[in-house]
Amino acid sequence: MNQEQKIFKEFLQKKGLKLTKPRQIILEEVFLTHKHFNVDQLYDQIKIKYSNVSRATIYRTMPLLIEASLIKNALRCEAKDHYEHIYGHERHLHLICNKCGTIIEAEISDMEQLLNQIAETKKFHIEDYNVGARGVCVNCLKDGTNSNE
Amino acid sequence: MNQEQKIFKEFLQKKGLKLTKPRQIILEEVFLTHKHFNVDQLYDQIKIKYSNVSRATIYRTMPLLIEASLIKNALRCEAKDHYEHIYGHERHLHLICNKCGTIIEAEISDMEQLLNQIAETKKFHIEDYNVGARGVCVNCLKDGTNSNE
DNA sequence: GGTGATACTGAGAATTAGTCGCAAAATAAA
DNA sequence: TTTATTTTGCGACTAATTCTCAGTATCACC
Repeated sequence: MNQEQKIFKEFLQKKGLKLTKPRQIILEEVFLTHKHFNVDQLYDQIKIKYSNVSRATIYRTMPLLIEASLIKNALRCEAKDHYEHIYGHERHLHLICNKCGTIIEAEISDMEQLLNQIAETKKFHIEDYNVGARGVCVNCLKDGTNSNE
Repeated sequence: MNQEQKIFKEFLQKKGLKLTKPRQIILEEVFLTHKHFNVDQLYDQIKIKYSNVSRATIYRTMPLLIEASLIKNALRCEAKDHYEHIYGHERHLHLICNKCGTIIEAEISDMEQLLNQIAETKKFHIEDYNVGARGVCVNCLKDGTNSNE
């Protein structure tokens, strides 16, 4: 059992919940890819490999993974929530291209200190944060064509 | 006619559109409050004061106001998009309390330079950005009670 | 290995923010 | 006023997410 599984199992046990097969499958699949994902993509991936885990179960598992600090709700794109794992990963910034929809990730580096400084002035305790920017990516800047529309 | 109206009217004219009464009402109401809002709240406010502007019209007007750089889609809370006006306002950071749902605004100060530096390394051109943090606000930190649940 | 209490699941119904189509109404120019 | 065009409100629609519920798995305890 790997680290994520341990963490998740402990978390569940503390809440009197169980690490069932569907939950294991979801967890495994979530940590298999290193990019953000939405429930639909996850559902499709799982459907290919394993028998079936219903969408409802996936939707129900996301908040658990979030509460266990394994993943976070990172951004919203095309009217869908997108998640990404936190565990074992640096936080990063999302640059979303308004033309082609590409999502570029960039390091956040000093952002965190800055945010904490700001929060301190409001006596706010930050647990999680998101930084997202929208604009135009290199490709779209270059050729001016909209690869999307 | 105030500045916002001028800007909006010019913007609309450039696109061959008109500053109609519903659009005026929406614009006015949007700039009346200095906090973020969602379509529902806007709809309710308008319904109290004026006869009626349909939800559809409000939904249709938001993208126009955004394109005119008068407002922006600032954050998502309780599964709803929230907007805020940009015109005449500094950009700011949103601190959303996970316990009571309060949204605190804070100055962003040096954030913008930092973001642009980062974007540059990816040759990305930023048009808009959002910074949001979640955590616990002073009040909830203090008394430990959930003023929300 | 049964048994009972409880948690979990899948399927599909329900909900809800947001969009769309359309016929009627407003607009603005001629 | 006429005409061409844009808008509007209404209600139907879409799609993501949540909920319900009846059946199933799990696990502690016998």
